[in-house]
Amino acid sequence: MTQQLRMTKQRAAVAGALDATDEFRSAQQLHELLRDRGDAVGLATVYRTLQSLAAGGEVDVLRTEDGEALYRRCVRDEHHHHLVCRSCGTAVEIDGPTVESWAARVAAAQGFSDIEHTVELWGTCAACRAAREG
Amino acid sequence: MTQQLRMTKQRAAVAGALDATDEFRSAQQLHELLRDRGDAVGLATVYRTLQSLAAGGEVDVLRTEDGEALYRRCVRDEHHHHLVCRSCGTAVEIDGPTVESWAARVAAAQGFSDIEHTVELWGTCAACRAAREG
DNA sequence: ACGAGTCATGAGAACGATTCTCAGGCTTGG
DNA sequence: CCAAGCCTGAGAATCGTTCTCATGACTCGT
Repeated sequence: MTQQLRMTKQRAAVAGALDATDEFRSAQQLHELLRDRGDAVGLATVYRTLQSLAAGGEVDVLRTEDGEALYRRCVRDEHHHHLVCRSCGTAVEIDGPTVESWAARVAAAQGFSDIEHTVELWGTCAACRAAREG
Repeated sequence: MTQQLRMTKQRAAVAGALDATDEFRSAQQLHELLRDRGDAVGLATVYRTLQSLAAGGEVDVLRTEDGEALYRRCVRDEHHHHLVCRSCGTAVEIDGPTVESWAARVAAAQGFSDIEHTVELWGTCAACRAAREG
């Protein structure tokens, strides 16, 4: 069912870069990171890989306030949300308080179907705050 | 304090277009809509106007799954969330169940500050569903 | 190991949304 | 009515992301 994906060194490199951090990273950041690391991978490939990983639920994706996509390999498989640092991307996986049932209920009441929800918290982590305030 | 904004016919047109609908609309959609209506306004101006309206809290903004910005003039002034139709943009304003306090609590527990949250529900409205299923 | 058939890669072009530039137009305070 | 300055609009410029296509790398059957 799951289409066969060849394991190439590029895919391994991207996956490795993701595994190496807890922070949400953009495709371009990962691209640079891999280049600096010596495992240069084409930008297009980074995008493609992230896309397939996301499609397979292997990585979580979210959008910055200005629309940029950020990726992160999460520990949990089950659905969850995040508390993300706006400046460094550090993220903590959190539970949404009964968001699911609430979402379903509200949606049904309005006649909507195929419901999905987005719940993310953005903030400044302690480290970044300290760095900023000096 | 709030810098003086001149009331020009373009600004009025954009605001008017927003007032005329309940649906979330992209800058480009509004631009076309105004052109068709006869109140042609430059695309750049539409973007600028939406930007200032959003900054002033006069309109709500949210991002499509693929990063496009959608705008809507909401009825409520207080903070609220939305149940939005993926295909037509129709939206219903809804209350988030104690999201605020939950967000603050979780954030504090993790040492984060300057918290903001994003809570949106996406679905297919009854009309669009009917149209799709025939 | 050899070759065919495929999927993957990468450089650069193409895209779509949004922002910037700048010369000329409109508003507003006085 | 005038001056000073915000506004506007067309087009160029950005930026993130996707597409194109020639070339490279896997896999499998033999």
